[in-house]
Amino acid sequence: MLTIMPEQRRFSDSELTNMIHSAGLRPSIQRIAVFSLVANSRKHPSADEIFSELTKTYPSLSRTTVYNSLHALVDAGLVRGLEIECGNRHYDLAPQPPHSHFICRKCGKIFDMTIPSGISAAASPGFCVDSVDVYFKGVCPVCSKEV
Amino acid sequence: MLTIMPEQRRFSDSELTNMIHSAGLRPSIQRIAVFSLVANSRKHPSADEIFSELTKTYPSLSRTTVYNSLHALVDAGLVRGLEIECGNRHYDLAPQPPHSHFICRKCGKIFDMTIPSGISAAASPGFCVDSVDVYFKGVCPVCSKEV
DNA sequence: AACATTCTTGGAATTATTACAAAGTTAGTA
DNA sequence: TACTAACTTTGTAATAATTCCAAGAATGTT
Repeated sequence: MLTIMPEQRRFSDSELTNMIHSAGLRPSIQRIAVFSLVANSRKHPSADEIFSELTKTYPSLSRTTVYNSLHALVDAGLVRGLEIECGNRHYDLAPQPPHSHFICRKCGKIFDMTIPSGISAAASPGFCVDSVDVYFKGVCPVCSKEV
Repeated sequence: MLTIMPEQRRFSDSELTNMIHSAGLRPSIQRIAVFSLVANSRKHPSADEIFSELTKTYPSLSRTTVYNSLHALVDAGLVRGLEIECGNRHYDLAPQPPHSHFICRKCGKIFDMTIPSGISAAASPGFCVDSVDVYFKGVCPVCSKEV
């Protein structure tokens, strides 16, 4: 049965800072801000959404910095890219229990969902599996109600 | 257990033509060529790969025509877009038994794999699921052997 | 054959992303 | 504190995939 994942707790800036530092990266203002948005907004934001949101607070922020930060965080294993919407990569906190994603084709919102059992454990003959992504597409409960 | 799907049979041009026609589309030379490449090459080609391949045979073919054809075929339910590699959509024959996809991060090849049973059937409270995509990433048997 | 519809074509426009080089910042060391 | 090296940010330019658009070509129907 596919259900919504329980909401994750928020991460304080000092926690995020520690995570970035432990990963061997400098916890710059920009990186913390980007990481915080990915980790604490449950929105699975795209690079552009992150940029738009953060320029409100940091007007001098460069788009390239957002991309740089995301790449660094992904390489460090702290953030994960979602390829659910081709040509518009979204980002999610990586250190989380396994879960799948549901994208609503009406409102575009992405939900964290449970992951069907039997998927992640699957071994394979000769294949070395690094990651598994499960994407559901359809209409979310809110949009289903609309006429 | 995750294994490679058995190879699908090839489709003749007249079969493809019928499928396109039944879908209410005109079976133009270009559409048949695009559809044939998606259905019969087991390569899960991207729009650019389709364009490169087909311009050998049809030098006047336009890139836009490839995109138009793919959109028409997707809308008709004959072809499915794979979002396995963000920013580079691949295409697969749609009328096939449910299966997942494995992409090798070394050679980029995409394999059709079995899909754990019970996934697509998964109902959900308030969510209306239209499609499920399962993407595995890792290293394929051939690339695993290389030093 | 005339006409309406559908399809193809090429070029321009958009959008997401990457490349690059210069300027700024930080950590470590003397 | 001053110095140095490594790392980061920034802005601009370049790519790459895709979409938009308008004109011409092909098709099906009467």
